[in-house]
Amino acid sequence: MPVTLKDIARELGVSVVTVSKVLRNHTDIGPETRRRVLQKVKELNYRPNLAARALVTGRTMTIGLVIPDLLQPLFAQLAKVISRVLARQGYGLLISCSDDDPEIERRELERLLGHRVDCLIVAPAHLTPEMVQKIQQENRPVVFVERFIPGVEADFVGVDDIRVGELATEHLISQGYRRIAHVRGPATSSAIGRLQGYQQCMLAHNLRVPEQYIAGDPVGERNAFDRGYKAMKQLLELTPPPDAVFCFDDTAAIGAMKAIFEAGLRIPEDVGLVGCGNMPEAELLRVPLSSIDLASTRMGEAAARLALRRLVSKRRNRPKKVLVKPSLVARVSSLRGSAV
Amino acid sequence: MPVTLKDIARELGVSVVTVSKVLRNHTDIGPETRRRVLQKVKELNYRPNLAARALVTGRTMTIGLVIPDLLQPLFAQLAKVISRVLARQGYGLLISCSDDDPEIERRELERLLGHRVDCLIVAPAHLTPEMVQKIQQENRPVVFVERFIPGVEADFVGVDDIRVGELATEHLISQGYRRIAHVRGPATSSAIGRLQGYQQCMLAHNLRVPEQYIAGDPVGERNAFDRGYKAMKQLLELTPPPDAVFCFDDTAAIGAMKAIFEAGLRIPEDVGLVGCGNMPEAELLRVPLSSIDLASTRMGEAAARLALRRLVSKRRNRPKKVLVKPSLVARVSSLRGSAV
DNA sequence: TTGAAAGCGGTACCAA
DNA sequence: TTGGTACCGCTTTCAA
Repeated sequence: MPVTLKDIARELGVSVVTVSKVLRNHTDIGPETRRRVLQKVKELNYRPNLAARALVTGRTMTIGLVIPDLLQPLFAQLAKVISRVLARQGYGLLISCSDDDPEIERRELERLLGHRVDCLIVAPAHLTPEMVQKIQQENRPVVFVERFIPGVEADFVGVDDIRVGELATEHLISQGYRRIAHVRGPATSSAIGRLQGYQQCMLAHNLRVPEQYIAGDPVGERNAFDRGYKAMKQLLELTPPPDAVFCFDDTAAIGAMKAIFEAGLRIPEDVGLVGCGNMPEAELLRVPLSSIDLASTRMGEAAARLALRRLVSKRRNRPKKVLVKPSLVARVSSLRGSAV
Repeated sequence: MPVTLKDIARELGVSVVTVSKVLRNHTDIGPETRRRVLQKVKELNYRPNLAARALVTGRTMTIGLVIPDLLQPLFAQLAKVISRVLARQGYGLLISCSDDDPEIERRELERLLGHRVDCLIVAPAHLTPEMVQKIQQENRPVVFVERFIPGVEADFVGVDDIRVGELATEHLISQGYRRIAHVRGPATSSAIGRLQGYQQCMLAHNLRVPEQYIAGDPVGERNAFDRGYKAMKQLLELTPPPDAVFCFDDTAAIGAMKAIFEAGLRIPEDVGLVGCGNMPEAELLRVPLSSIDLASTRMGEAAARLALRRLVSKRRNRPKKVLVKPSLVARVSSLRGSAV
């Protein structure tokens, strides 16, 4: 059984309160007492029972993170960074995956609330505003990361997704591509933003976007690779087919890559390709994949700091939005010079 | 503020004890009372305060997981599976990364113990037997996953690493390769096992293993990609250079791949390559990478179940070892037929 | 079948 | 400067 305050107090012949105060750096303790307590604490390797403390203070020193999928490098990186930043402040991170399933997401949030997490960081799949409000009313701040739910008053850290779409499209245009298609992502704010950026950029350059050039089932197909593969297959059957594609994420782009090769076409000569997320393996693919880097490290750090800020200041500050800046990483898949 | 037992009791005009009993399915409650309580619980959306419960029962319903790095697909997958299995039983998973750094690992374990996790699942970097014993003496079971610390009495779930080494080496030999080298991993049980499997297999086939054919700095180089890259560069300078390489993990293999291409050599014609871990991207590389699949899903499930088993049965059962079976996934990087 | 009382390991408040 | 007391939300025990 772990050592308790009482054990230390007994061994030292002082009261529990005295020991407790020493541990929380209260000033009203004599130097000699303090010294003896600290020594005994070290000697017995005492660790405060956070569960007990939580009962009094109302703070469990635990934060919940709900993401779609730990296997996606973007979310793994977010989880890693958030965990690290929080650990430095003594917070633990409870992680769970929603698989982008509304029902699982709801259940996991409930579970985390049962654990009395002090705060929730969520990349929401299909949260309703009511659900979020219920959580906030229970006095648990919610921080959205990577995506947000429109119409919900909550902190948000993400990338400027419209800029993401613009960067990718602008780049393809600069490389001489004109018939540029988009493989869209799921029905999330980030996917919608990237689509918008793409559309705006095309419009600004007076380039047409045929309806079918916006491909990919935002609802049915869960698997990003398959979504990219199927969407690309359809795109290649159009007349004229696109000469370049911007994909919502790298995994979809890799699926698209497969479809392009299967059609006997070359990248980047016949079809230019840009993904999103800049996953570590992008560089090492059969054709190194151009991608938009989402600055996931800074995103994670900002999310963790926003969460901590909510926990420190009691006052209900207005929701804060943080947008990190995406950047283009051009590789072979989209570089054919400016020739047509 | 969240709803408490007291709130429910007050609204219903019954005692706190009665409500508590209903929630834990005690039999000594009248059906009518039970019905009313359950209804009110649902109505107010009551969730038991696990921190308060933990204080009484000594169980926080929280389990700690310490892995080297969430960015490695193997560990991300383990974390995901473990989290899912535990969630089904109502447990939360506190995840933290050690970066394979002994100091960080120790600190994170301490932190998790402060959170009073009911059990620890660890892929140990450099834990000492003393450290583990201390944890076990505090009545927290420890389950090792993917690696173990020799001489420590604790549950372990991993892959049969000797078999991993054999599978890879055997396969390369069957493809006609003879001068087979190994890029070793860090100083962990899994890396040592794979090395042994490789050596045994070479010996069994009467193939020489020159000392320099075992490459890769097990201590200095933290980054697997760089380790693979540098090791391969050195290997290619030997006379004769190896005609095939088995790498500790896929990331190292990808680093090796880069070095091979930079040297102007072809895969698999000039150099055969087998990695380990079978990461999702292995198939999509410039040359699809042969790899040993580590059955990480089954590994994670087994680890979670072992942890749960320790929590259920109070009795100190003997440590249990579970080895999952690895399997070869042959792709282009090692297939040159049986010709020499 | 129900509930009063004690206590889990801490913290807050106030008196000594 | 120190410590007694009450209490956080819940479970356990035992008496009514």
